[in-house]
Amino acid sequence: MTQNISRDKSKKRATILDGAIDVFINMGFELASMDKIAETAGVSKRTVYNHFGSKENLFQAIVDDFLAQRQSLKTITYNPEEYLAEQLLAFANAEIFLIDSPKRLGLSRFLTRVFLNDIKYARETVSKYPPSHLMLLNWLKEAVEDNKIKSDNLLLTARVFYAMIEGAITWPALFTDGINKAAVEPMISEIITTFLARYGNA
Amino acid sequence: MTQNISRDKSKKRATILDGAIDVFINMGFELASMDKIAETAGVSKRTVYNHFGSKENLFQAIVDDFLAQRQSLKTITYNPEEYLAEQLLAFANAEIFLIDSPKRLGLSRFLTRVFLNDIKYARETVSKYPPSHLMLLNWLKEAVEDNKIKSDNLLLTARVFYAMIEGAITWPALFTDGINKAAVEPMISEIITTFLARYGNA
DNA sequence: TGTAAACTACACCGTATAGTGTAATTATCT
DNA sequence: AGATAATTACACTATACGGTGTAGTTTACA
Repeated sequence: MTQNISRDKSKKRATILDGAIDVFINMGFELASMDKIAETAGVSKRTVYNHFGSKENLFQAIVDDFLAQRQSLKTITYNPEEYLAEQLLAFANAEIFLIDSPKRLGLSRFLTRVFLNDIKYARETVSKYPPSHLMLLNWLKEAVEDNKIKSDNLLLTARVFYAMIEGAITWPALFTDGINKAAVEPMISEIITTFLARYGNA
Repeated sequence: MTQNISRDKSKKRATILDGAIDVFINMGFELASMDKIAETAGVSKRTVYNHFGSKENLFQAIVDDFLAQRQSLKTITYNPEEYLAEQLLAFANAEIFLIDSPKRLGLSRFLTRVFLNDIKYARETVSKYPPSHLMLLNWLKEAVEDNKIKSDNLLLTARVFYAMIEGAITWPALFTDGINKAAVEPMISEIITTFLARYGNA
């Protein structure tokens, strides 16, 4: 009678994922060969296939891991004691965090590329996670009730805020060498000032 | 003595470019095969190579054409007689025009993908053309002199405006089915209101 | 230490692709 | 109509890649 003894595969799996991420980031999906991925991970190609079955599966595993991690953001809740500007800065910093390391930045670039390649896939994938504006929406609701923010269309207001953050910070970072914290500081400050000039209850 | 009579190649060239654009947009650079491009253009593969020499050259020709066309935007100049909101709307509409047809939208997506693939190439390519904020910068300068706009940092002010337009309109359009003019109208209006709430001289 | 799962090395297949060479055909200008 | 530039059809090369099969080696656990 043979027992079903199975060893821990999670370490090799992580090693493969790391190597694959590296290659995907630097070469893109199409030009990333499975041989190159195996070599970069320091693993035989056969092992890559034994773990993931196909290039598509390997890719999907990376995407799922990445988006799940992104989802686990620290929540920000309205605090009536704190300056609005301080709290809005926390929202901005949460966005910046997402592209603040070379790996996260690279993965963001890579995923953006893939999404632009297949809009339908992009929509389906993104829709599996709660919308990014949700947290700010809740925050705005409480701030309006507290008479600190004036807005008769919270969704529009939230979208204006994220438009500024993404248009001024996130997207430019993808096309340059990433975030220079000192350099973006005046821009963030200006964005928050602009936001409060429009929606702050003076 | 043979004369050097050469026929007009520009039409075939345009045909090839059209087909290539189509295939590049739908399959991306790597997966766009020269056979497929030739077939789509309704031209023999040999002719494609006779015209462009390589896939790289063909791609580069498309990029150059596209960016040169983009550059030939109608200029917008400051008009002291017209409402600021009206004039800012013209800037917004100029941005929207760039992604307003399926072909321009597709090319924008494709180019964005390529640029994300090679940041260095993106910088070099984009730097061959004058920065997109230049026109607004000149406009702002005159509006400040006319006491209609208040700003002690015109560049920052211009960047805030384009951050809102791009973050709320341009980028989202790339990930969806493009621009729905009626749907973006309230957002543009809100952006201009926000901009004037901060920088308008009440 | 024995044993089975996990891994490696490596050869191999089918297919796709960028690019070339060439002979025949078509279109254009005088 | 004649000359020739442009185009076509097509065969062909070299290479690369996703994926598989297998025999042997390493690793971890009882």
